Amino acid sequence: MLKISKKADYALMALQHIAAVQFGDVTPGRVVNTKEIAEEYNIPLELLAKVLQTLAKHALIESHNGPKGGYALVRRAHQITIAQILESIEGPLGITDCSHEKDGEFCMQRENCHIRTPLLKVQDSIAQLLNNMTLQDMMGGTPLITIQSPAAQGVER
Amino acid sequence: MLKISKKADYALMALQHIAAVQFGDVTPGRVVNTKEIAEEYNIPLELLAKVLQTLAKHALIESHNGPKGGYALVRRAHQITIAQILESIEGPLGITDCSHEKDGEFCMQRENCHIRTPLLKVQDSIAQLLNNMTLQDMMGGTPLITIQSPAAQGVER
DNA sequence: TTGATCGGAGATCATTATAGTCTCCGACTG
DNA sequence: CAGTCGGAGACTATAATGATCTCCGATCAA
Repeated sequence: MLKISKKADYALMALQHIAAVQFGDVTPGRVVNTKEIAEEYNIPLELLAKVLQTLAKHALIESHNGPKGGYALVRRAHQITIAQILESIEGPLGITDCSHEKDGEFCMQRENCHIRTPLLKVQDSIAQLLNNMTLQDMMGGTPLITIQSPAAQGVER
Repeated sequence: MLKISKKADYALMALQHIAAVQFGDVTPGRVVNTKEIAEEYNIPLELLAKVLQTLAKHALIESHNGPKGGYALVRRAHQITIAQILESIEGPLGITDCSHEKDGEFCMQRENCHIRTPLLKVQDSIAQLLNNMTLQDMMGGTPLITIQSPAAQGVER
């Protein structure tokens, strides 16, 4: 339950990879093309392409056309929250259907629903969690801020 | 994104209702039948029946057959966590496919995946959140009876 | 003791979301 | 100006979800 989609998964992997290349020691500033990421992580190329296009539309990355083209981060890793990434791909966070009810539409249970308010609080807590975590926290080396763990041992690289 | 299913929604509503009836002032100890809940919250009767059957299988409620039958909580509201309810309906919490990988199955990205560890930490945080919240926290201190519509109170007792 | 009322269980169906594919186009670089 | 890149849309297959239908067994009260 509460699973995030494969596309969102791919987005996280791709951004982590781009950040690692772009701000790493080996080839700083280099743009990364779709094929490189797809091969590195065994992601279907054309699906990943869609994901990256979506991320570009949401201004998390910028695209460079032509040979030697590819994608680059617009902001630095610590300025990109996990919430922003996930919402770019999956739309706004909402654990219930009524989370984003527009004026005029109401769920059938609305009038009598006693669980809406507490559920919205749960949602807020999750939102906070995802907003306080950034791509930087996915890079390894840096422990996650909102979560205390004995040893947030680094993801290698 | 991260939406919980309608069935899980229905489960929460139903349990909240049962708890309100069972531990409320008006008819304490009374069992609640499926039809009553379905009508109160505009939930499809037979779908709700499935949900309640599932909850009974997971020993969150117990069933009483025959006329005047229905469901009753097994434990008190503060002893039932939201996590238990949601997991009864939707299965174990897992924000990624690899959250519950059994021995022998590996995702295609596994060897090279840098986001697994941080994502599992996010998952742990959410799990903590849901484990620390109980059905009692959904009761809002306000007994259902005071909100119930006159019509709904007409249900035979 | 028997019939109406309840839950138990299974199959079934429609709709939607997801995951993945295919094709064509336009932009850029060398 | 050719090859390499992203942009965009349609398209398909499969799975999950939400909902329905049918038949069964248990129970209680008239």
